[in-house]
Amino acid sequence: MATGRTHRPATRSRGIPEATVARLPLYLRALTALSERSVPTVSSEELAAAAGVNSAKLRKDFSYLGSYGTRGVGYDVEYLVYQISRELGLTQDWPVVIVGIGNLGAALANYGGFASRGFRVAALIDADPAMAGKPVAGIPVQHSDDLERIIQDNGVSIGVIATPAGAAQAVCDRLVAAGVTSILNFAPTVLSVPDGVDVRKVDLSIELQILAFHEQRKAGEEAASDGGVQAAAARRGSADQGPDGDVPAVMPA
Amino acid sequence: MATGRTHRPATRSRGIPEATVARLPLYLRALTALSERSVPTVSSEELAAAAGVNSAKLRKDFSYLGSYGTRGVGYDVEYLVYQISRELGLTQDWPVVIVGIGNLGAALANYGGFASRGFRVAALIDADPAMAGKPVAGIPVQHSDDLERIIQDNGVSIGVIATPAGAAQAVCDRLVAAGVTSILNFAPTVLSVPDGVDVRKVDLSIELQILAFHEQRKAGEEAASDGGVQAAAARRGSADQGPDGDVPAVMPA
DNA sequence: TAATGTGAAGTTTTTCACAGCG
DNA sequence: CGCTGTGAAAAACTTCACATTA
Repeated sequence: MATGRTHRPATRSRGIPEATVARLPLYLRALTALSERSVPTVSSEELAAAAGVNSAKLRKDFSYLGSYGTRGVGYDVEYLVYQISRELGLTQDWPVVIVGIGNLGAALANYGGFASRGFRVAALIDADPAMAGKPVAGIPVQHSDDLERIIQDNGVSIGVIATPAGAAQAVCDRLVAAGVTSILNFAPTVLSVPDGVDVRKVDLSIELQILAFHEQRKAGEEAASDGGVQAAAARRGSADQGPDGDVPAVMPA
Repeated sequence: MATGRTHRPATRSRGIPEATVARLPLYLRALTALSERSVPTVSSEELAAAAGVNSAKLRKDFSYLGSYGTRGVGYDVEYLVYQISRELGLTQDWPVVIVGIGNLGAALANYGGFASRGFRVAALIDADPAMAGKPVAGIPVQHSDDLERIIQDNGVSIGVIATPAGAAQAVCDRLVAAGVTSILNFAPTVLSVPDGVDVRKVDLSIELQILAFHEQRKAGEEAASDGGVQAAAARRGSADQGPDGDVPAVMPA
């Protein structure tokens, strides 16, 4: 499988860095919380703390969007909420379909944050005929035979795959063929898609494995000699809560 | 409640870059599939394709683990499965607790991939007394009053938070105080934890917003230069997961 | 010969530190 | 003065290209 990539060494000057895009939702959430508390302005320092990043990074991120702050004061919360929403494309409505209404699919359908900001669950789709018509989160499940029609009728461009791994690629192919160009994949599989289609994956198992790696490292540090791995878990009472500050603690080797 | 630091420890762990660690589970999954098909060896090119990355990156990643390949041949599948498993700390058993047994928590408890590799659901915990004793995925739910005891009795060091956002920080604090040092957070909140505690977050809403950003960009381009997306959707390409490639990006400023 | 392993080059992301503005 | 906005430096990550070796 030769991956015939056409990577142009693009010198993008007007594009927002991907790393920044990935943080905008974080800022937006923090800003929304401030907005709800009727906080009028916020400094980069405060907002950064609320979003869990450092302030230099936040300011740099915002600099890609434009100059929306006021020196000596900070950022206008409402204005920034609007600017980021617009940048993320959340000022419009995105109909979404969820395919695979098992435990996870149902959880996603019920997830409130879904609807809250620009996203609307347009349809729930499952391959099990027994599910058809059954309402989940107030939305009747439709059979996957009608997938293409559902996509087209609702003008869906974002699909969520919550099927078993074995079905994911086939579902993905049908979604893409029907016009979906962004996919959020919860199935533990690498999806193959044409250029121009975005795939993001959410994978519980991978996240746990990454945690396990770091966990193991901690254990190894604590019990340097013998193989008592569980000792680390049992030990460690209330963890060392260092004084605050944004200084990255560098562990000596 | 101002517990302490929140940032990811950029501390490189025993020389293996964080980005590499994040890909090891991907390789491991692809290798496991090969192993099940009794494939004895695999080249970096083949394995990279299966994992959805390019081969140079894969080889570089493996070079941090050691020299486990054979020039002119490739990698021994079984051996590599073992080495990566060991590196990730999956040769031992990790008891995990899930806190918050709503739709999502139940879905996680039922998730097969959980148990499959090193992770064992040691307990399910919920704040609702009505849930107590009720079995989910064959495991009786326990009340959160007993959280500390459960953590300690089971030597749990990894906790999964699937509670509503409002409860997440409090649950997190209790988990950490009880000895948990790694947290997988599904609640849409930034958790504050002491140094030495790892937090990874899985956030549906953020992923969707990132997709919306790219989707919006595609729409803008299509309008500017006719049906480019159609052509792209028609032909099958390679898996390009994560951030999208380079798009010319001509946004009216 | 075929494919690994890796210095070096290239790119992206983060951090620093301070000029400049309200 | 306080805080933003941003060049510049540093760090992290990716890709290239090829010497090396089974």
